[in-house]
Amino acid sequence: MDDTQASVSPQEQIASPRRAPSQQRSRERVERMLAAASALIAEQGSDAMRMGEVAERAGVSIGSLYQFFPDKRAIVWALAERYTAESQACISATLADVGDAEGLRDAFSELVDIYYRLFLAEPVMRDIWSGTQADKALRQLELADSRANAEFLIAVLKRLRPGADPVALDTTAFLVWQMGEAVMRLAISVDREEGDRLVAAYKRMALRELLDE
Amino acid sequence: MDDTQASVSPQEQIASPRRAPSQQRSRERVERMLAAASALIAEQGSDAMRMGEVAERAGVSIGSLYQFFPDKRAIVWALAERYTAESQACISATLADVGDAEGLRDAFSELVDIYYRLFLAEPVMRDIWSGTQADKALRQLELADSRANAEFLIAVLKRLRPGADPVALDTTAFLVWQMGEAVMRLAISVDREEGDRLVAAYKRMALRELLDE
DNA sequence: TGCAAATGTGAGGATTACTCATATTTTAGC
DNA sequence: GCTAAAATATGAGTAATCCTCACATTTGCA
Repeated sequence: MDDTQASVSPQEQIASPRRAPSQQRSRERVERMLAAASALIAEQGSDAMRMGEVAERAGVSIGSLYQFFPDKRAIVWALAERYTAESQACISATLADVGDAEGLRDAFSELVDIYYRLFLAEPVMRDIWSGTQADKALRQLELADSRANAEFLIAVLKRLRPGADPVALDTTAFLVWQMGEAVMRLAISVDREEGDRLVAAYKRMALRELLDE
Repeated sequence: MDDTQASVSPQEQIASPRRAPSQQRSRERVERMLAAASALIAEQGSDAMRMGEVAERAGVSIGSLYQFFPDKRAIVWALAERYTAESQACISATLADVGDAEGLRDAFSELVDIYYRLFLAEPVMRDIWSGTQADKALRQLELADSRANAEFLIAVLKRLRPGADPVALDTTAFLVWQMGEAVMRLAISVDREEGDRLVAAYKRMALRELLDE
């Protein structure tokens, strides 16, 4: 109840579906709810999304919505999880078999491009990534995801530079990763031309940090 | 009735005080409102801040609050403006008379430290910086502020490297600056020890970019 | 078939940002 | 000092919206 800001109690976290849909019927309806939410977020943003409207578009009652999602955030988070799962698979695959500096350069460059395109194309992802920045609990969850993603990069670095200080590598890779996310958010907030320049500059900067150090 | 919005751009605007307090009495009351809001934000965050509570703490009626602030965001933004004005003065002063690379290194390092300490110490600033990330209009305003701040850094770079491509300098400095803000947000979201490491790593990375290129 | 569990419903409770008709105080012109 | 206009103050009321809950219906299964 009283979320005093500094401490993040594990208790008041984000809820997963209040109840897992076990029957075919409800599984389909939950899908419709998520699809409706996704469409509404794409149109107006998650903040303007109304629970009543989600229910209406999904063709279910407001009560059914709350049967499976404890609150509004849970819907947004459920959508976000799909993107993060997909992303994580992509990141893992791209970085998995990097064996040398040149390979890292290519893989990282490709990842940045993929992410940038994804951000430009997916309004839902943009919205979610902005929205989670404000909500403390969501931010913590997203931070955990980001850390998990950065781990793939850390693994590559440790492979390429076995002698280096592990803590320093951790810090560098996590920083580079987080800055990548920040650059994406920034790039889609400015006009396309400047966004492209910023992403390119980030790529150069990040690679210098990852390869040269 | 007095919509002084003759030049409203297509994007929705944040309102300044709905009406400027012209009398001594109201000026004092507006101060009390801002102080109350600041205290409440520090305690619970701006999201949990209730307009009724602000009014009560300030010892004014809810109607008086809305006499001077058109909506909740306006109060948050009024508080944010004080910080940004202060910050800008500090940034300008620190970077104004940088004449060589060594000077830039010292000045930049000092700025980062100042900002980091400020973020650690000022719950209101932390809250505002997180909160504005979600709100489109607030984010645009903050982006404008950030650009203005980055200009000081750009000016220094142009002084130190007269021959360089101005657009590239712009991009680099703006990127470095934005990443600094992102690092601050990140650093206060993790434990202190990791935050310190991340800020130090950022400082090293940023200086390398600003000096070596 | 019958019963318990799962699912579905939507009117209504609760909260809260914000309005507005009205009352009071201050300023300014004389 | 007097008075009208402007500025300021008030708080009950409005509207929007998240979410609950008591009850209805459907499904899985012994």
